[in-house]
Order: sequence, then C-alpha cells, then structure tokens
Amino acid sequence: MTQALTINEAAATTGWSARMLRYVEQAGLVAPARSASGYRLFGPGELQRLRTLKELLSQFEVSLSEVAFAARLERDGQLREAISAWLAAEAERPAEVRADDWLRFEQDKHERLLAAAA
Amino acid sequence: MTQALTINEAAATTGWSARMLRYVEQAGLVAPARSASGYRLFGPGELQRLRTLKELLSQFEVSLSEVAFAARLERDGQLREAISAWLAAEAERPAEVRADDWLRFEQDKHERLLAAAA
DNA sequence: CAAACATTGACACGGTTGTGGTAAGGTTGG
DNA sequence: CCAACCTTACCACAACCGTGTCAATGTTTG
Repeated sequence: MTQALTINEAAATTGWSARMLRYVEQAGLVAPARSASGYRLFGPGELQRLRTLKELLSQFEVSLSEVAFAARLERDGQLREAISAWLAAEAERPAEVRADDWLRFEQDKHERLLAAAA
Repeated sequence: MTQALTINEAAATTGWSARMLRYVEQAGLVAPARSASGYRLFGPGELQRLRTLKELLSQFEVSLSEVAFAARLERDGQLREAISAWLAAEAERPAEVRADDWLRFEQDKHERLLAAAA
C-alpha cells in the first residue's frame, strides 16, 4: 500500500530538485526514512509535505530557513517565550512619539532637498 | 527636557554600535523618535529594549533577522497559521512505514512507476 | 557485469545578513 | 564661525542561504 520513492522520483513529483530535497532534509523540515543501504525513501506523506512546503514558501514569501526557525520556535518554548515577551514590550510604545513629527520631518526634508537641488 | 539620547550616546549605554542601531531600526525592531531635524532620539524604554535585545540574541543564539521574522509572525496571523499548520502535519508521522516493508516496496516501485509512466 | 541510480563531500556563485568604514552634507552649541 | 555631532548613501567583507554541479564511491538490477 504505502509506496516510497527514491530521491529523483520524489524530485520529479514534488518539483524540488534532488539537491534541494537533501538540503531541506538537512534543514530539518523533512526526515525521509532510509533503506538499509542508506537510500532516502519518501513516502506519500512526505511527498505531500514537500509540495505543501513549496506552496508555503512562494505564497508567503517565506524562506526555508525562516520556516526552520518557526519549527525551532515551536520546539523551544523558552525561546518562544523570551522572544514573545520582548516583542510584547515593543507594542507598549509610549504615545509621546508623535507620528506627526516624523511625517512632518519627511516632508520638510523633501523640501530642503528640493531647495538644495535647485 | 526629555532625557532622550542621540545615537552615539545610545550606543555607549547599550553596547550596540551606532551603525548597528541604525541597522536594528531598519530591521523594524526599534523605532526611535526623531527630532525636528531628523536626529534619532532614544528614550529610556528604547535603551532598555536594546539592551534586552542584545541579551536575547546572545543567550539564545538567535539572529536579528530571526527576531524580525518572529515579529512578522506575530503581526501576520495568516502566515502564522499557515506555517503552524504545516509544522503540525509534520508531527503526524505514521510509524506504519516499517523497515520490513522496504524490500517489498523497492520491488514494487519500478513496476508502479513504469505503469504510471505508460 | 555494466548501466543507472544513490550517497556524501566539495567547489562555485549570486544574494542576504551583520558589521565596519568613508564621504558629503545638515545641525548644534560654545 | 567652527568643532563635534547627526543624517543618508555608498563600498567592503566575512559568513551564511539557496542552488547547481561534479567527483568518488556504494547499490540495485536488467
């Protein structure tokens, strides 16, 4: 029932190159089984996963290493907590930083630059 | 009046270089206010944030861009969902793929592929 | 056995990250 | 006014990411 493909076959049906399949594995995003002699064996689940991953990357403009980092985040709760806490502190942005100032500055700068160029 | 530091002062008290403070800002991880003439003004909160960030990076061996990505994840729920879903599917690794089966699969494989290609 | 395919390891190469510089020019303050 | 500071915009450079390719070597199979 469950058929497993070797790397080039998997490459053919997933759109990844064989090289990239090895790379993706090294990134820890898939873990194909191995035959007794060391050949990678991609099962249907893995193949689907690889196709989905490809879609994920292109649809969201996300990189492989970013997905790998997300995986690390899910694994390491401590890290997730630390980062999450740090980011939360960011949201607490004191309102005294008036956005208007910045805009005004940008406008002013533009005028200054234009004046300088003239 | 407002005890806000300019970039080199901020660099001195946070341990970042002025260059890196600009870089970190560009990465979207801090947003110092600006004086009317465009000088960055780092308030106490920002300074603390910068120190904490430095600690975060070294303690967890995390890169600046990874933290930036985490920020993106928090901002973009859709992306977070998509990645989270993909990762969840990974955990669902059926152990039914047993070593004994490989032999048989290897034998069947060729026939299946040939049949499929025909 | 020989052809076809797999494995690891390495070289290569353009693109990004992290970091330091330098230059050209505005701002500040004594 | 002048020195010291700030700004942006570049050049540089090592280290890594994503990819291809090639070599040396083991495996499967007609």
